[in-house]
Amino acid sequence: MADKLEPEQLRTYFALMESVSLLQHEVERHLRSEGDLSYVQFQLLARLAGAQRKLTMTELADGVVLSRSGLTHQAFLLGQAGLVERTADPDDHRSTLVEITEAGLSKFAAVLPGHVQVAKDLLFDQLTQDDVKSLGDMMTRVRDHMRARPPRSAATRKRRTPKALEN
Amino acid sequence: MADKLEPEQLRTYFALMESVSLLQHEVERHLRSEGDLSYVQFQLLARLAGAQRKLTMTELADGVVLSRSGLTHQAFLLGQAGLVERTADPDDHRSTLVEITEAGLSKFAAVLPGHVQVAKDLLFDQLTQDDVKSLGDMMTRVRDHMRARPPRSAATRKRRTPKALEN
DNA sequence: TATTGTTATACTCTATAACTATA
DNA sequence: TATAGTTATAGAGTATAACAATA
Repeated sequence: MADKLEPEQLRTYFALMESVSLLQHEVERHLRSEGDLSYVQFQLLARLAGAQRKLTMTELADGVVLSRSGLTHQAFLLGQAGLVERTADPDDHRSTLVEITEAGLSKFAAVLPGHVQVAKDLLFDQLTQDDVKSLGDMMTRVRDHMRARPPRSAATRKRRTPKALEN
Repeated sequence: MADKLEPEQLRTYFALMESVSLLQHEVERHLRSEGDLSYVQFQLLARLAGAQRKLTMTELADGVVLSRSGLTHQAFLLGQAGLVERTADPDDHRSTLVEITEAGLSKFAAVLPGHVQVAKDLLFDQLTQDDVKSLGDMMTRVRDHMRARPPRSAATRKRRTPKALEN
């Protein structure tokens, strides 16, 4: 459990990180020029568009791995642009609920095809259908594993003694 | 060539981006706390450690997809920390050659195991040996494809008419 | 007493444009 | 005239800590 990575793993790791880094740069360039959005902002819209309910600030912050204050800032910017709306939570008055607006959905729908085209040109054109399937399976597994840990918002709070570190 | 992504591709794309994003955050946290390095700085050291020769500033900037001025800044910081050294290129006096120092190599060697351990815990523990192999093959293919494009340093210069876009 | 979210603030990162020096 | 690199500068992004309101 504490040994080195095999050379094969090291090769894979660096290829993965480098590929995604390059892809991210291109995607960011596209989003900025096409929709005047940062990647984080796109991610926030994507999450809100996909969610079937309003999300709290903390949920949203954890979703994109951002500090709560960082999210406050981004939510302000998105609100200013008319893409999201923040309202008080009627059930828990401490919470703020975030909802994507019609304009936000339009914006998201407007940039998604081009975004997806970038991913297609850079990533999927190099992959077979089987590759895509197995890559999706792998990354879903990996993501779920990573998500099964204390979220970021818990770290900046006073840490309560975790019962089990790995659960 | 200009159609939509299949749902399977969309699922794969988001799982990939989210996984790597989570991984990057953890890796950055480790590097910062363990070695007082940013991820970019780690990447620079990794490139220099792996290169069998000194690299020019432009080569290094392209390698990590950073503007030339951005690299100047990072190279200054790394130089200040004694991890790299910049010297004039005797062959082309316009160029600056960057070399990793002994201290830089030590630092890199010091953080690599922990870095790799993070990758192991978050990524590789979820993958079979076959997964790793095929992920590596995919990402190598993807990276090489992405690298076969005009580098970032060319974009901020006056664009010369490219003879062949893909070469 | 713990949690949600915001504010104030400071810092890091990165890029654009202007500039110098060299080819 | 084009390229390598640096500088000056400005903008965006993020986090920490302190705070207010609510549970």
